[in-house]
Amino acid sequence: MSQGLPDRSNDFSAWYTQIVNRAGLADYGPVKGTMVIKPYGYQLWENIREIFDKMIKDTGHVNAYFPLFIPKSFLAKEAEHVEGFAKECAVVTHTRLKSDDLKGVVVDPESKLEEEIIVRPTSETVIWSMYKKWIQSHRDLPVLINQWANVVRWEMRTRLFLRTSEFLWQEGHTAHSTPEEAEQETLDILELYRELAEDYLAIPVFTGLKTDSEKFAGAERTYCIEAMMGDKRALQAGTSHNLGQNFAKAFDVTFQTKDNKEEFVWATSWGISTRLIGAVILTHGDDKGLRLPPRIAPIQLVIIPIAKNEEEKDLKNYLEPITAALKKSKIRVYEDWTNNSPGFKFNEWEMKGVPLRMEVGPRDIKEQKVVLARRDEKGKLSIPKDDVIDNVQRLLDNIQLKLITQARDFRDKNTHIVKEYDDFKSIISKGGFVRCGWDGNSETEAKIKQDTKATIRCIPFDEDPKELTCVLTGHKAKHEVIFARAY
RNA sequence: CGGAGCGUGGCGCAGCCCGGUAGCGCACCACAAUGGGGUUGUGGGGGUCGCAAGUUCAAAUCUUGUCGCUCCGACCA
Repeated sequence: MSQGLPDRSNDFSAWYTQIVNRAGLADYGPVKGTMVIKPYGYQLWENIREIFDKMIKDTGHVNAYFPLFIPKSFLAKEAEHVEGFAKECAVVTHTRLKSDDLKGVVVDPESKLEEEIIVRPTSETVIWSMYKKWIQSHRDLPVLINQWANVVRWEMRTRLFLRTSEFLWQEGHTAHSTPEEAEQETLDILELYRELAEDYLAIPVFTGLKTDSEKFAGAERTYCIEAMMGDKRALQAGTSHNLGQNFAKAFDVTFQTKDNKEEFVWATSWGISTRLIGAVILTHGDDKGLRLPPRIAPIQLVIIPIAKNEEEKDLKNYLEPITAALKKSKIRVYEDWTNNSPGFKFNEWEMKGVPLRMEVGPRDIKEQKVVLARRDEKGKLSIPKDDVIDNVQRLLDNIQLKLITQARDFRDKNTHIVKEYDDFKSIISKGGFVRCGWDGNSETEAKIKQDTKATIRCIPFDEDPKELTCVLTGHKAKHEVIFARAY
């Protein structure tokens, strides 16, 4: 399409790769599958992080940091947990190199470790080894800790933001004295995730429970938020796990109750990652590039000055109070004085997804006006310069609202209620979500996955399976579920 | 690890079949003009054609080997 971007409706994945690159978000690092997050992409992450960090602090959580390295033996303590992560761990076996005449540098065999070290794929095990020391009494509970960190999962096939060997995330790890409290925590966090996705990222999500085959390795129950991307595939955007007493038992973490009994503590863990940035791109992007929701956009308003060399000084004077006022109103604003043509800049900033653009040139100075253009709509608006702040604020709010509305309409239009397996197959092959009955049998689930590549994204909270039959077997449905092909 | 394809300035590619001076677009540097939807002009820098061996007067091009990458399957926030 324009700017030589690949046609989005034809080759969604080529389009995605180009956008990530050309909008200046990220690139692959030298080690295969690793990601470099460039400044513009990182600012996006910082904005998301700041919003969620405030949410969890407001709900009584605190931040801490645990080590990157985990003794290999820790991973084996929880049976399902090893099972889930063993195949994708980076392992440290030696502690130094030495120079070699032929090969330059080699691993020094003398430095081999007694016990190998795992680079964390997730931190449950280190954290619970510490909780054992910290928790003795019900008075020590709950423990509500979050950490912002990187984790490593040695993925075979990677894609920027969606799946890389190393990624940034937050992981919360809480300990409670009752199962009810742990369950409540799990659900409360899921609600924060929903709020983050919908109210800030403008991504509508389904909330619900994962099936046993899709749940986190070591969890009793996994809840998730699931979103539909622009190509109608599903993306898991966040998960919240009720770990029951699994990790407490594995790491022998007990506490004394009020009536002096000893009990294992109840645990949760939950996480969202830089994958959310991928979700934003895949949800809101269009033929011209990225579209960023104003509430997380690193730049909310870009100003394009239009002036000949000799007019530059006048223009700077004209703009100075306007920009100052915008900054004072906490609007993230940037003046682009680079030496490109205006048309080039328009396209450039549209690609980068900036929600609002202001054009200012000699014409506007004469009329004491500015021109505003929305990223999500055609047309331009000429307004008096004294009305800039009001208009900018109003338009940003409006764009935020429009993005979520558009995304929700798209998702709803492509979510189908289905009874027959033939309909199921035809919809899945064209792309989209299917709501249908499921007999609760994991073999049924596996069969459908094999047939169609679709998986159960979640058992939605608002399910109503009473009248339903299983889409594959025709047996009485145990649950109403949402099926889709996923990233 | 199975199936397909690709390695030529920073990026994207042509040249290879039929051996003979390494080319194009973009990007980059300099100067000038231009500036309200990817703006021109002029000049300039940068590549032992993935690597190795072979055939030949001569190899980006032919032969053999080797290494690397991408895409599709099994794994996955």
